[in-house]
Amino acid sequence: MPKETLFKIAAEKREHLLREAALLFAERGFNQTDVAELAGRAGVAKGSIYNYFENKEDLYLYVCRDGMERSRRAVYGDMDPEWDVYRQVEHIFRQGARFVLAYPEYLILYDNISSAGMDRFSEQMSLEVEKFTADYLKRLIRRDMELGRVRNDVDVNWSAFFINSLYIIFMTSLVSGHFKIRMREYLEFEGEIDKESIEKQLRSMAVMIDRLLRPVKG
Amino acid sequence: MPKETLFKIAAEKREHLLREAALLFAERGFNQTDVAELAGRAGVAKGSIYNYFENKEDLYLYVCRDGMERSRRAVYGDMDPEWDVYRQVEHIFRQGARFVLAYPEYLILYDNISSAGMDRFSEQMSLEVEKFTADYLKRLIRRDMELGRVRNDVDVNWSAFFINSLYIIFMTSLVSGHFKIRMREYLEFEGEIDKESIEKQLRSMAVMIDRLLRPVKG
Amino acid sequence: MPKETLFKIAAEKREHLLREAALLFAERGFNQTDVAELAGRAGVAKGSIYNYFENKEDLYLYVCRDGMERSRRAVYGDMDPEWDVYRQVEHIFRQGARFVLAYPEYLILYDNISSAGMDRFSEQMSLEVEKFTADYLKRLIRRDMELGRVRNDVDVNWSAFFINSLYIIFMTSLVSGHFKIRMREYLEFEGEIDKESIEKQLRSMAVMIDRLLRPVKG
Amino acid sequence: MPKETLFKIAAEKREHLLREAALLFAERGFNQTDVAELAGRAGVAKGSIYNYFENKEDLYLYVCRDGMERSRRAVYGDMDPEWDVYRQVEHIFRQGARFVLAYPEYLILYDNISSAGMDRFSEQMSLEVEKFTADYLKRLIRRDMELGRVRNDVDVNWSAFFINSLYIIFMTSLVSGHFKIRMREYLEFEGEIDKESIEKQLRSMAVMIDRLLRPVKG
DNA sequence: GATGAATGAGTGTTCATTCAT
DNA sequence: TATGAATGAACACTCATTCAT
Repeated sequence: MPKETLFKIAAEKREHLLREAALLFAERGFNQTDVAELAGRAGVAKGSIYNYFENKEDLYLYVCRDGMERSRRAVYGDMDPEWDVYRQVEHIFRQGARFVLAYPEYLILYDNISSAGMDRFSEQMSLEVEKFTADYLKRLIRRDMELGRVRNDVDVNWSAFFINSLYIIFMTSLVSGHFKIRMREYLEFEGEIDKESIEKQLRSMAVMIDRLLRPVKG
Repeated sequence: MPKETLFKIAAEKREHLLREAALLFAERGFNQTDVAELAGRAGVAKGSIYNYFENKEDLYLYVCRDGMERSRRAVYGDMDPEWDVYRQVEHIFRQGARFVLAYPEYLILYDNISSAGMDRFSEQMSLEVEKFTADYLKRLIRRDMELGRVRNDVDVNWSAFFINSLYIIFMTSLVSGHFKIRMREYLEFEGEIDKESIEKQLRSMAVMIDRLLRPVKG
Repeated sequence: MPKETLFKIAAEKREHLLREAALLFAERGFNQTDVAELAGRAGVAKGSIYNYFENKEDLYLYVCRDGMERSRRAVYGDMDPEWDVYRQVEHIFRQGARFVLAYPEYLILYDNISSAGMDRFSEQMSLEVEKFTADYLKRLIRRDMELGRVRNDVDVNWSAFFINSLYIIFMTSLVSGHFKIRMREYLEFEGEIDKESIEKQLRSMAVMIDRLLRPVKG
Repeated sequence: MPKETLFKIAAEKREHLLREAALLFAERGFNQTDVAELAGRAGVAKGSIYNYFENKEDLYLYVCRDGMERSRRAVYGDMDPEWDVYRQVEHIFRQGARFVLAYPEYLILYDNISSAGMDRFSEQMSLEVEKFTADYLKRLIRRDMELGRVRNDVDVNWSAFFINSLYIIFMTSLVSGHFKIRMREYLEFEGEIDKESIEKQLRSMAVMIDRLLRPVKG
């Protein structure tokens, strides 16, 4: 937990620190990030970091949580709760892609919670990070199932899990070095992925979700 | 590249070293693994590690590649190439799950190639790791498309990508601290996942793959 | 180049560090000097050394340059530029001997620039170290040649070279283990050289320089 | 002291080892020379080095002594003992320069006995290395003094010391990185020293020695 | 006698954290 | 509250020497 001091400093200073921390942690990983270098980039004294946070781990957790919060705002911020699950999920994917391309560091931080030797972070963050989306998707599917927009023989939990899995793999493929190479190898293109390909993928995933949930006509 | 010395020592000694290295790297991650501790666990002198490998990075790469090789043998080892894509993919998932539960360290090492600050490893390994599966799946789908077992309006590349994505997410959910918590949260169970749940998931995924590829009767 | 921090600490602390470094480097040589031991002797933490200098090499270079500076001040500090070349050179030798007996470590550091495997130091320091004396001696000889105090058929450059060579050999004979043994063997005395012998040698060298430069009467 | 084994191996093998050792020790210095690398260059197994010598230090001492022996043979080998001191000294300088340009490694090894941290070598070698030349020069000067070729008011010991000092400084200026830079700075030439400059220097030194020893006519 | 794998003490450098100013 | 000098544990890698084959 950050110290009170963090909230007594100028908002821009805090923002700058959190941004630089996110960028550096995402670039290097937790262990390879040097607090001194971070302080330098953020334009604060090394000692000040320890006035704001208990230690490096506390800072890391706060930066991650802050990032998850930013991501959630970007993805769910202007969502219309009236939309059906298909439209809402499409919105989630589209906004997610937009956010992830603008701020890849936050998805990298998310991915990193699951990397080797990060179990102590996972124990503190995983549940709180996943709960929101899990609950949201499940409630949405259940609501639309009652409204007849979703076939009533699907497993709500598994469907939510499946949708979120697609989300994670797709978004990660946009930011992680390894997963970019992997996607290029599977989809046989070169260089950075373009808007059009992203669009095509979004449609493919929408099709899969449709096949999973959409009641069969007739 | 390992030094020649590695291949001159007793096979059991080499095997023991590689196993301990895989376990420790998977537990701690590359950077947090102490070469001295690794040597201790493997029952060799620290200096001997440097008789076998150029440096820690060289060792890590070799352990990863060795792990990918083991994984491949376990998953594709007793595959019958005559089987149709559905049966082969089911075999892959089932053998994969079995391997991953027995030797979770190798999947953790795979996952780790994509974590923050591991770009230099990714550049060296990602392509060679992904190529085999990508080629295999694409060839399989294409063959069965020609045989009329797969609908001919699907995108072969994307389908392979989709199947492998399911594989990764599912396997990772069996081993990663974070993804285990996530899966529990979505699927609402507690403790370690049991055989039955795994079975259920395998079936759910088979259904998705069926919906993706199977020609519609009529 | 030392870091700024070096110049922010207490002057006595810096002086103590530089002195101990000079003593230890002179005792052991660059490669055999352990940074940890040096830090211990200087009464600072090992890590602090790296707050002051980029690395061990940076420290070594600074200590050497600092030593050359001290030597120069001791030798040329209270020189009267009006004196003729004979008196100035005598002054240089006499002050040099005094300095070298009080602070042998700096001459040892100078000698060490030319030892095996020190080429990278030599490339950085040799010219800057030699230039001052070379210029000084040449200017002095040339001036006195114009004043008729030096015969006008001598080679100015070679004379300066010769005088400095005598200086180096003589001073080194006062401090280096090998050259002390050598001098004892040639001059047939035992134990440490005494004031009187030094005096005698200074006179012998003055005679050689006289024979080299002094215009022949007639 | 080398082990007997050294003298049981083929002469060319021994010669090759000693040559490579001289080259490598001269290039790197004693401490920075890796026994494994040396063995590799010499084409023998690392363990064999320890069949020939007690340890690295024993090897070093032997290589140095061997080098001094080679140097002595080259310089004094075809000397005519009837020549007067002027001719013999000129021969020494000329042959020395020739040897030093062909095999700079041996002079570098000699110079290195006097570098920092080499005292334990100096204690073992300095006297035996210097004694020969010191005795030779003194005997020669004394003989010629009796023959009236050398003025009888000079100090024999100091004269020998002076002549050998010139020798050391001049030869070292031909091989040491630092002393080459120093000589270039004093004598104002660029690049490697040429035959003609060497010749000129030899003459200058001969002049100094003449002025020191030659009886004044009239 | 030749070999080279095994050993482990040693060393330069890093970096999270503390604390006096 | 801000600063940055001080600290020392940690860690990758080296290398002289030994010894079983």
